[in-house]
Amino acid sequence: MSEIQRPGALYQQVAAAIREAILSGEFAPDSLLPSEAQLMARYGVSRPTVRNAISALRAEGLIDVRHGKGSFVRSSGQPHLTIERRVSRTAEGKFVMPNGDIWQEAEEPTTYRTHTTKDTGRLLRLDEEEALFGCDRLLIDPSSGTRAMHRTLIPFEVAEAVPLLGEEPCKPAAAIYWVLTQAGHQLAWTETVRARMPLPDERTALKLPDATPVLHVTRTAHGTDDRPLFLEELRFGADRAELVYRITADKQPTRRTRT
Amino acid sequence: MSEIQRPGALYQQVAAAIREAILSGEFAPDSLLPSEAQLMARYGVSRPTVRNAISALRAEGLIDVRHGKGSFVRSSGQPHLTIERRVSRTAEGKFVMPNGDIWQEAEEPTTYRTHTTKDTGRLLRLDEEEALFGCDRLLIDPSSGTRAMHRTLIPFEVAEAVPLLGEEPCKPAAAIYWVLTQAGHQLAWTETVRARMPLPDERTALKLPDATPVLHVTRTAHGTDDRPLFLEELRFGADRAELVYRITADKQPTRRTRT
DNA sequence: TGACGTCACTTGTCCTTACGAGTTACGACT
DNA sequence: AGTCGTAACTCGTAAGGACAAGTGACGTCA
Repeated sequence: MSEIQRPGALYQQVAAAIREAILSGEFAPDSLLPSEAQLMARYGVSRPTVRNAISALRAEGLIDVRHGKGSFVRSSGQPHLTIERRVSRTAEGKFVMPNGDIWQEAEEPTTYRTHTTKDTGRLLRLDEEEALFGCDRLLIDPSSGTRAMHRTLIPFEVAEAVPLLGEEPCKPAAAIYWVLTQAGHQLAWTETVRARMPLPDERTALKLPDATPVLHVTRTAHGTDDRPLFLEELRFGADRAELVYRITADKQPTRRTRT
Repeated sequence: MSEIQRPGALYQQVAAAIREAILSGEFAPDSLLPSEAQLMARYGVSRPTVRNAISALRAEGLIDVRHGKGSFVRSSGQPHLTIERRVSRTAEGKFVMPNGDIWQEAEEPTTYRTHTTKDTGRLLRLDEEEALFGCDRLLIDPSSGTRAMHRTLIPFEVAEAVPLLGEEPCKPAAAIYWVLTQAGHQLAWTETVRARMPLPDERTALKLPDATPVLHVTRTAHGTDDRPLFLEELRFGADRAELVYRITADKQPTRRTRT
């Protein structure tokens, strides 16, 4: 029966009241919220209004609703999995990835041929409609249950110029780095990080809950002449994992070419 | 009048039909979608059903709805602003940030004192409830209109141990790096990247559209003994900006302490 | 005891109706 | 010609009703 009439629309007042109750600790994380019927009585509003308020809190990622059970306060736990983006080399010069061993393949990799899009073309510094080898993987970290979509793209011209690369875009990235090094390239990498809401296929493939963005990391490997040779993409739900980078200071403030 | 009856709920079928029409190009980016009344007629459903479908597409970030005007296909343009996360030093050893000059302060910085939370405590490797100096800024990049929330946190014990640091958490990060270097520290940085849906205050402060996640970057500066000295946070809408990192290979695969 | 059906609870879907509020264009009045 | 009001469109909010579907507990029956 707590009366409400502060700002804006009714359902926003209800949403604000519930939000405060959650943040103030009246409703603990993982606990069950009052049912829609109870909220109707508590705030003296109709069911559509209550559902509208709940839907707003859902979009904020504050609560999870389960059909037949009720609404639960989402436990705002930090991501469990830490993905370190680093490239290391052993004494023999082989490449080692910090997270190379945690992932398992959930299904068979898919290889295919495509063309550069506006997006990948920009990052590879190629025109549109350039031919590419591609390989898609669906990865799982069994210990945390985190799922991720992985993709590698190799331009035709690079694959042709580098002997061992062949038509095998599904090799692990470390192996591809090695082959490129053997071909005389000294590698450096550029990584671009973006976040957005998942597309429907990503929502299902990654088993994402409501209001969960995807982190989209794109790494390009540059060769000796600073030209991009190879593109690697990783997409995963931002609720499960976070990215970590180690940075050291550049000696001189180099100016890179503008993208 | 296009009949629909494939999968699941009616409103999902309607949403899927509109989604396809958008992705197939029938509705171009920035163009006006049919009004709710027209969609009701087109699919033979009631207004709540149409609105439910539209609300789903809105949550996916596919469309923008403007009161009194209609629904518009969101132009899926890539982020305009590229934020390079790098630390460079001039010949004299001063620190230079790649994006140090693009930001302007939208309002007066706020200084305050707080304590470590579970989150910042973990990153600074301090217990909870340790005292901190803090400074919050609201930044704007005038050329792109991008807004960002910036925060610096300095533990009391660090501020006391380093003479010039004083109670001035609002100095630019580069200046703080410099003071720490003068105090004998050799700095390295760790950056953590996360994404999540904005809180209500972030939505308004950053002027975020619907279904726009925030990218949340946290940088800690480590001193000579590898202990975190200083924390810097940047939050911004993922629709406007992207992060870029430059990576070079480590010589030996160093094992860092676990967080 | 075990299996299963029922019931009472939950949220999900869908409809109808009504009015409020922002936007735009047109036309009448000054 | 310029101003302003109104009308007709848009989406936003709120209420009511009805039934479907998932969940869990309880009780009955074999």
